[in-house]
Amino acid sequence: MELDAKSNHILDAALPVFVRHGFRKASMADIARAANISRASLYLSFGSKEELFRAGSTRAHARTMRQVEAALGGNGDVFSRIESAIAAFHHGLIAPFASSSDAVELFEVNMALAKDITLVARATLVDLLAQALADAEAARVVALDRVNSKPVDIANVVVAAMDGIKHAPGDEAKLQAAMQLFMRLLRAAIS
Amino acid sequence: MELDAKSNHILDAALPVFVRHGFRKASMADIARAANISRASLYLSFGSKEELFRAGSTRAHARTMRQVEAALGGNGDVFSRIESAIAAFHHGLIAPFASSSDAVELFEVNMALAKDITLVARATLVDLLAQALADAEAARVVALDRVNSKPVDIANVVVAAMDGIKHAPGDEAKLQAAMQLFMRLLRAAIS
DNA sequence: ATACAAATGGACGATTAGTGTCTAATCGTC
DNA sequence: GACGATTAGACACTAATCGTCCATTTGTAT
Repeated sequence: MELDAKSNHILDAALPVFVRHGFRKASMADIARAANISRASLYLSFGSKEELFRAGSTRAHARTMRQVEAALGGNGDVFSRIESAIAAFHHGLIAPFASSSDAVELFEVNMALAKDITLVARATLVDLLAQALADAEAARVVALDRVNSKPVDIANVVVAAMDGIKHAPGDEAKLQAAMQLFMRLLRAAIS
Repeated sequence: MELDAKSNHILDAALPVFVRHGFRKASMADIARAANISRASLYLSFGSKEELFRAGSTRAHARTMRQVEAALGGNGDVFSRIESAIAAFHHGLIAPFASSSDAVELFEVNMALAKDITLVARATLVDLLAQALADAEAARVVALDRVNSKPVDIANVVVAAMDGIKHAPGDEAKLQAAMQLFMRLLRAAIS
């Protein structure tokens, strides 16, 4: 699933159109105009509006998971690396749409058109977090037996917390603060 | 042309919908939803989308002209009062739409549906400015003969400058700075 | 409880906008 | 000029929106 330069250019242009108008009200004409190409040649790159959206979701997920892996492979202790990974996930797949007044529709459409990719990415995130925690446990950096759980359990809770926090009311700053508080709790619990 | 509470409520709700989607893509269903009423009862207040838009434009112009008159009747010298009046005009009738990506469409639709109101307001603005300048001249505060012109000429130039400056590229701050510079020029020229 | 007005959901035909497809014409590059 | 890429424009089809209508519900006053 590699994209040529033109397709990438189109997806770059399409994102803000979807963010502004939502899926239903974003027309192929709008997207073509934003990409400075004709509607005809838009259909040369993507066979349908749904295919285009799916390609955008796929690209965003691929990019984001690369960022997540980089964050987990970076410097710092397990907790700060996990925090960075969560931040990368949020920044790549949630924040861009949070500002949209059609965010709900966009997430629904995404689940309708790219459910597989979305769920795989979510599962991969959990796996990666679990792996990082398992490594830390092996290195005696964390003690998961203190909470009587396995790495994958903790990973699931972390992701679920991120999910819950993102749905809670409040602006971007409050959200980040809540996530950091959660990470401090985690650190205190299993360090 | 008095509006009841419900109509005012609807127009309040409709404005951000028009700003976000433009006229064409803003549906009556969108507006009804924003106003928390049914589409059916939206049509009880306004017979059509065009009538609703026109009512909104009319209300905005009426409110703004009241602000303009208040500014010209306020404290300070002629120049600062004129500056306030221009700012009120801009704040009431231009700034709310400047942020919209469909600003061009909205201004076009406004000229199609509420041209009369818009042109009368513009003419009234010129008249009010000319009146203020004439008063200042009578009080020997300004000397229009220095530029060999009549109050109405100056007023027209001020409004035209505002128009031109608003169409120039740059953000809100640059625009305000440009207008203030223009006012300093005027002050220097006819004080 | 009854009467009345206001508001609603739902359906309607008519109209418009959008989708996806196709072709002939144009553009840019070799 | 030849070539592939891109385009405008038209096409049939579908979906969305408009403006209208009415039966029903909701709220309020009596």
